[in-house]
Amino acid sequence: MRTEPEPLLSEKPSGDGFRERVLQVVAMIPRGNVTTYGRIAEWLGRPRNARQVGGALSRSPDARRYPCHRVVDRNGNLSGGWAFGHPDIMRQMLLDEGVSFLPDGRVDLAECLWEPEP
DNA sequence: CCGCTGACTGTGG
DNA sequence: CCCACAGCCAGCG
Repeated sequence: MRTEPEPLLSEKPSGDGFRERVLQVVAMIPRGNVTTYGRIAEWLGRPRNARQVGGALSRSPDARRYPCHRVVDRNGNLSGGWAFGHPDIMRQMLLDEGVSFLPDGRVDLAECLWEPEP
């Protein structure tokens, strides 16, 4: 039998490995909680890179292996919803985990926000 | 090397 | 509260 070749698309340490670190943080988000792009960026020491966090989730082929549906914007909106086919999919995944929503459809951050600790 | 894009955010009206 | 604008900066063609 031969060994299965690793997918060429696997994550490469680019530069300081920003994208990789993003996924590492995402992996830490507890079930039933969410965090924001900005918080992840800040925790990585790059408070101005919230947008790049979104880009990392969007482009990394490995993103599918992480609970990236637990990342929302600063107001609790599911800004990445369409990456799951339809925002309802992402919302349902969160509901299944016990994440609470406000009447207006945003995640209840006061209740479910998780903040990484140094 | 250059210009455009975007799963963001803060500010101001 | 909603909207428009302007910084932000890593990827990608």
